[in-house]
Amino acid sequence: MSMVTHEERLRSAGLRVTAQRVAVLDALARQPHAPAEALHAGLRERVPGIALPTVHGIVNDLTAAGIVRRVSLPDVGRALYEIEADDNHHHVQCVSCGRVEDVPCAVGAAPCLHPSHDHGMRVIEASVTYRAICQQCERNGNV
Amino acid sequence: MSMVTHEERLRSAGLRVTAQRVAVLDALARQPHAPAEALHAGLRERVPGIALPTVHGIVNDLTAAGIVRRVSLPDVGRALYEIEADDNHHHVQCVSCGRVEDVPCAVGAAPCLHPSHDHGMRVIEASVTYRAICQQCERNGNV
DNA sequence: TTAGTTGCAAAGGCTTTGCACGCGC
DNA sequence: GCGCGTGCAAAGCCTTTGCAACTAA
Repeated sequence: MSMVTHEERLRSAGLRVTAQRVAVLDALARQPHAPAEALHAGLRERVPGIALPTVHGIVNDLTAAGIVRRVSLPDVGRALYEIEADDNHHHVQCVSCGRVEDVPCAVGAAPCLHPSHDHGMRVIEASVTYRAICQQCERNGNV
Repeated sequence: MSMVTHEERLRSAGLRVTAQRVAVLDALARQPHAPAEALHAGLRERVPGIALPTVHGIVNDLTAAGIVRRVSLPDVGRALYEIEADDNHHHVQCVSCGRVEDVPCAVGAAPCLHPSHDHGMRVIEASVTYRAICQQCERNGNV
């Protein structure tokens, strides 16, 4: 998959390489669409002393550096994070269990929709969220 | 515009008609994409005693009843509300000043994208957020 | 009358702030 | 050694909860 190590990503963004930042990136690679709390939990083995506010600080720095993307979905009251991938993908979200999966853009690398009325704004990117029911929830009758 | 009064909307949803609910709907008609706090501020003249938690309760009830839609946008740390319109529109958001405008769906009334990989989920709806720079911000050099 | 609503204080959940200490470069 | 990063307590912001008082039907 990734030819580029976490360390290289950090260096080329001008950020110092610390155990905490590398561990956050590792956790993100393992669990995409994770909230800060889940990353924190997945980290505590590797970096025992780390505190939740530190994880928030790190994901903020990484987001500002363009290494990480913050995803905010309807009815999810907290930010989810994923490693920035440059593949213009979007998200499907089960309205029942909340599971989130990636959806490659239907058209290509460019934003896959063109607004018919852009109110004079110059569009930078489009993000699409599909709200859906996953098979398990449908089978279990969780509508 | 609206042939249907707020009162009628409430009644047909099986909700009691109260001054507070009508005032919230009025405020929403005046200011679309407003957070609960702004609705509360816009209401205090008309319904002096109303408290912010009450506004939250009302928009929640109206959202559950399908009269109001909750909109959650990237980098907006709180929910915005608008009157449910059944016109399948989406949103453009200026990344600089935060202004939000409606965007009619580019393709039609149906969700305008078909996920190439739906992970076995049955898609209910698609919501699209365009991130953009508005003319004012671009002129003022607020990139 | 009475079940649905409201007022509002208090609590809850996520995130940011602040500053002393620590460590990458 | 210099500064950027981290640890973590405390604060901040938005939203929900809980319950007594109220009111639409």
